Amino acid sequence: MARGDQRPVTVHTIAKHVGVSPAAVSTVLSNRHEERRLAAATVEKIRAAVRELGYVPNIAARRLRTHDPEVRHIDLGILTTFEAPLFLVSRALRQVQRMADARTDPKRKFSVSIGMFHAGRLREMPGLLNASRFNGVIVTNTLPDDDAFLAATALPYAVVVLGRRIPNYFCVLETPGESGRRAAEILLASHRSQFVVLTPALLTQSTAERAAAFCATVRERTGRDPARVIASSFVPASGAEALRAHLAAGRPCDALYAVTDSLALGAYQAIRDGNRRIPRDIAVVGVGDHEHADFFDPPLTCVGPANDTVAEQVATSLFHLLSHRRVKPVELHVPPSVVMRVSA
Amino acid sequence: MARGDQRPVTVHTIAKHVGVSPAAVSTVLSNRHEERRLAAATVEKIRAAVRELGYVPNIAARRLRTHDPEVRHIDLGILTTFEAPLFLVSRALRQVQRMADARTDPKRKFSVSIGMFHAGRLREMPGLLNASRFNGVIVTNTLPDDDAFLAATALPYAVVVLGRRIPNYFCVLETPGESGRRAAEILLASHRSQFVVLTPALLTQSTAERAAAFCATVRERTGRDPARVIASSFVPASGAEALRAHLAAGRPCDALYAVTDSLALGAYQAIRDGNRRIPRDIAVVGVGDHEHADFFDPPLTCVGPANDTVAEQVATSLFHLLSHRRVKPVELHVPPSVVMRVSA
DNA sequence: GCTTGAAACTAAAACGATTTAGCATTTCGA
DNA sequence: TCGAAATGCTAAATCGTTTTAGTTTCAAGC
Repeated sequence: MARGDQRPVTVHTIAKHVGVSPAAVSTVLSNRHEERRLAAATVEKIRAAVRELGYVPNIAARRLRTHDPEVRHIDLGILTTFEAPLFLVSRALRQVQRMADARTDPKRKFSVSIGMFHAGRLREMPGLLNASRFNGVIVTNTLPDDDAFLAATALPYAVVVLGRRIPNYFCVLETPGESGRRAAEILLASHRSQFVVLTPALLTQSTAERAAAFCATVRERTGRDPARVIASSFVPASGAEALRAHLAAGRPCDALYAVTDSLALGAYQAIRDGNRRIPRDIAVVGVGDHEHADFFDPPLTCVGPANDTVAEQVATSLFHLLSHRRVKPVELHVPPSVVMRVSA
Repeated sequence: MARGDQRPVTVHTIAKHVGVSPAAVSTVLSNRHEERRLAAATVEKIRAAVRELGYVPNIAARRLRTHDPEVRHIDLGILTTFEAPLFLVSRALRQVQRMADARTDPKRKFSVSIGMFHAGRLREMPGLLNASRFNGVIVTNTLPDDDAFLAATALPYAVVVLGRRIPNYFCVLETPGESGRRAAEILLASHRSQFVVLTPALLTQSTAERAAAFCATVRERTGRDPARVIASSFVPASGAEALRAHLAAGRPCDALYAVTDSLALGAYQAIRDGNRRIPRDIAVVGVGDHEHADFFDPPLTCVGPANDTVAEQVATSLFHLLSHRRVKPVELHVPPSVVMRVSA
């Protein structure tokens, strides 16, 4: 063996190794050897070589060769991080799919997929820079590093950024500051005085803005800043832990704003564990990014991006960019929707 | 215009239309016209033609041409339906990614993506049959139609089926019947007598098996079949509605098995609305397919696939198939894990 | 008048697979 | 013994794009 640093093995490599033509190898690989009458012995030799050399087909070549030249194939991607919860993209995904279905015809097919990158390492995503993976993408859940990378790069295809503001990109995001302000107003309206904002340690643009606007509004109306409780991550357990510590230390809290619903879910647990009642002892406002906010006990009052509207905007923008290339970058603001349930 | 049923436009089409070579078009498309000194007027003409003809680049060709021949690119996919909740695949996804990362080196890159198909229409997924999209896939959340399609087809690449049993495929699934039996045992152990099983109208293989095994066990021990409550879909709201109707009709229930956690979440709401307490009045057992079963109130007792184990098995199998092609199909059973929380 | 250089392009190869048409042999039937 | 049919393979084109290595034209410099 010892074929250390060769180039990857192709059908040619195998053909040479066995002493046949690439055509024969291809025939065997696609299990067509019966109808094309290859000798059983040859088939076996080729199969053995394929296994021995560890052949992996080149998808791009295969796709280029086998596609029907009459139909255009358009690849759409939703790019998110491994670290972010997947449901955050599901609305956008479904909306893109719906619009793609509406535009599908015998000469035009779409595939919509979710591409994943490690948070902060968008730049390493294969094929992003040379436009060799997608005809258009929606990028979301980026970290500041990724934002910086995008800002410094002009991607030569359709890109819509979801939930962030990045210069020279088509961006769709909630109206800046609006969520935090409305959340504060709801809690202020129920005559609370001990305000707390629960955030993850690592803030994205939206979560940072929510927290900032909330604090600004509370300060403006009460003269005092809310207490800030910081969860180590964005999962419920860390939210629970952080708030539990806050309450256990005897620090006051009768109005809580959680900048994501996962954290709110954790907060619910901490509040129950501390024998307080929602909303009697502590009013809670969340964001509405969780599919099941309605099934929280009590149902969670939310101020947050109108997800359906955002999804629609983002998908519409993507298809718009796809058809009219080189349109001016636009920043679309979607005002938050307020769903008053029981928790505040 | 009126170029109705032509073939899709390529760089050649544009080149001919403008009266330049494909090379010039390509140069403009990749924004390299400055360094390659194309005349500004030509650039503009090409740009205009690109827009006018509605050019869409062929991703496969671009990728084939631009990839570094020294590195092998391996495309892995997790195939699920638009209809199924995305979080069902997140564990498998993360595990595949982890193993891919471990196998990544300068000559070997992976991309892991989620491919979506419409439930029951897996056969229509572009590139599935001719192996021109993925080097290996994990297929999950299939409906019977999809299963039939798979059973009738020999896909010429690495395929692992998650949560189903399909002849001639590498399948990973929970030990058949085990979940339902254990769930029944838990409820029987707390001396209940009015058993109810909550299922969606459209049963998948696993949900059907859970329900069947649950009923069989209850019948065997009590001589009576559990009542069957059927939700119109798998979302919490439909579970709530179905159980609410059951309770409102005055029909008995002191032990509930919900075959998915989404339905359990809905059931919780119906039970609260009916002024019953969990587990005092009604004991509930769920499946553990929801990320937040621990944050239900009260926390949900679950019997279900040990998701981490399943994810590990499924990812390991995929990479195994990828390296040793043509291994015998195997059916891997993962025994359910039981997490006793508060609800039963 | 001849070289040099810049400007503005093009021809052709290459990426890796699949498939069509066809070329040698061998076998078989009459 | 000859032609036809079957057997077992290969050559070469092709998919659409990018890039390298030119080529041609014109202006400037000597």
